[in-house]
Amino acid sequence: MDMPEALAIRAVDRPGRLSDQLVAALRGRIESGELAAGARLPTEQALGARFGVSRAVVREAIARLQADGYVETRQGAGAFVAARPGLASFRIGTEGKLGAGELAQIFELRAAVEVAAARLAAERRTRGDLAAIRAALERMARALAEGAADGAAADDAFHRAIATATHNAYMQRFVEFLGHHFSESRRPSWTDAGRGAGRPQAAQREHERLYAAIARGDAGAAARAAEEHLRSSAARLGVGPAGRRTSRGGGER
Amino acid sequence: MDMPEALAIRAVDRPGRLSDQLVAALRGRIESGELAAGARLPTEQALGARFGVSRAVVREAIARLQADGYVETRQGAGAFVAARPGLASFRIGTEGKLGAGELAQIFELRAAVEVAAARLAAERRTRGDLAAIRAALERMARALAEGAADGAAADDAFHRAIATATHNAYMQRFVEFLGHHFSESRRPSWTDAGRGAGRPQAAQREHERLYAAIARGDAGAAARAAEEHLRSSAARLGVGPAGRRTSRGGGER
DNA sequence: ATTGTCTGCTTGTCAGACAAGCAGGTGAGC
DNA sequence: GCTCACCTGCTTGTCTGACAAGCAGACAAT
Repeated sequence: MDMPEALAIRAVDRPGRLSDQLVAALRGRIESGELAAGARLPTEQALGARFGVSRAVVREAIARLQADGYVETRQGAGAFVAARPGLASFRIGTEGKLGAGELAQIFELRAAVEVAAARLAAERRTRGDLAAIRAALERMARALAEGAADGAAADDAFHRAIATATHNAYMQRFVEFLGHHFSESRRPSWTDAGRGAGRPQAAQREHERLYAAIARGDAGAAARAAEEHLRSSAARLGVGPAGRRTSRGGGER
Repeated sequence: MDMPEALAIRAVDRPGRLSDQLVAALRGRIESGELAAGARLPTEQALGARFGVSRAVVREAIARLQADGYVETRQGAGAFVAARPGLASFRIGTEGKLGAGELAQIFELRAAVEVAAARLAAERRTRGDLAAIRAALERMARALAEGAADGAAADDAFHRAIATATHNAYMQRFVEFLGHHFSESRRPSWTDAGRGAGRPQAAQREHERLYAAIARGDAGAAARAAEEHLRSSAARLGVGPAGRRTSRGGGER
């Protein structure tokens, strides 16, 4: 493994939980290939000595790496790097804030899922689903009119309601997951400056088109409306034209 | 919190790591709403006493829940249920094997992302990307001809190569993530029975159509080919038609 | 009423110990 | 010489006790 003493993490170097730093250090060594797949990690005692922490801290760090599928432990044998490290969970933004480039890529992923969700919602929505979507839409309109500050939350709720209407629990959870990591980025649209520029109003018009398509069960139109909304949102947030999606609206299917 | 002594987990009840069971128990109480968002968890000592385990086990469990965004801890104050529990990471199949219904839902999500990936790959692929995709395609053809057993791996590699060609790291990682959790489910196609039925051969033809569309930069055709391939794959695996899993086949669609 | 201090409690970390289980070596038996 | 059961050392899993760091409410002084 070869970890110089100089790289030892110490509480004085960076404030924060020691196990967090150890997790980052070990994950970095795995992702960089320094610790190859299948390789055996040093013993907990050795790791503790190497990084200057107690075995309890090492165990906590290894437990988290295990939960994310980076390592597998076998009692009596040791801890080993997984065959395909890190594929047990999907995360974004493990290291602090997201850069503009990363945001654009994540937005692209989000667009792919939400366009599909809009299509499925149009095909499967029940009356109850429609009512929930409509409620979120009206809540956002109210926030827009009254200048309430929870516009971002209402926006989130609208997208979540559509995801719920797909009746696909995993798609719903993934939309929530991505939306959660976007909530900070979407906040600027709801500042006074953003409202003055008419950003939320434009988003609201797009939301209404999307709702109408879902309400009348027009899957193609829903997909096109969702794609248009997400492209416009990306532009408003300045995360770039997420790829040259020349998107002739609704070519597929 | 109210946890009856009868629900205490004990090593004799279920083999396996104690912290795993405690994680499952606490996550269940959070997802069921028994532990509401913002609520404070019992102290580590209290949890240890309640479940009959030591504080070290409790700490390991809480550390993992914290990593997944279910709880947040503040030194000196306590551990609290997060405002939006579980949104720090996206996982599938936390509890043992996946049922057919779950598989169908995941396949739907996978289709949404891979269709978008095919479109982006057609627009952005470099010569190197194309060569990698072609190599995976030929490797799978070889596995098909020679009856090699690693057909599933070659299949995976093909889809991964397309994801790489999107030049979107998150989309690539998500495709890998979903593919990983599907690798067991895809294995049946490569049994002798599956091969006799011509399943991999059909998949290979669809792969070649998809490759051709990406090679000539036809985004629309690539999307259509990917969608067709995924729909056929779902049918071959018996997880589709992904949608309307409600027993009685409603008329719509 | 406000402010500063204090005290108890909780999490974070450390240290030592034992149980459970694995892996390679050892030696008996053939 | 080969096989196989056993044994010994090592590693992870768990327990116990202790102290440091930090929070929150109580309390006292102004």
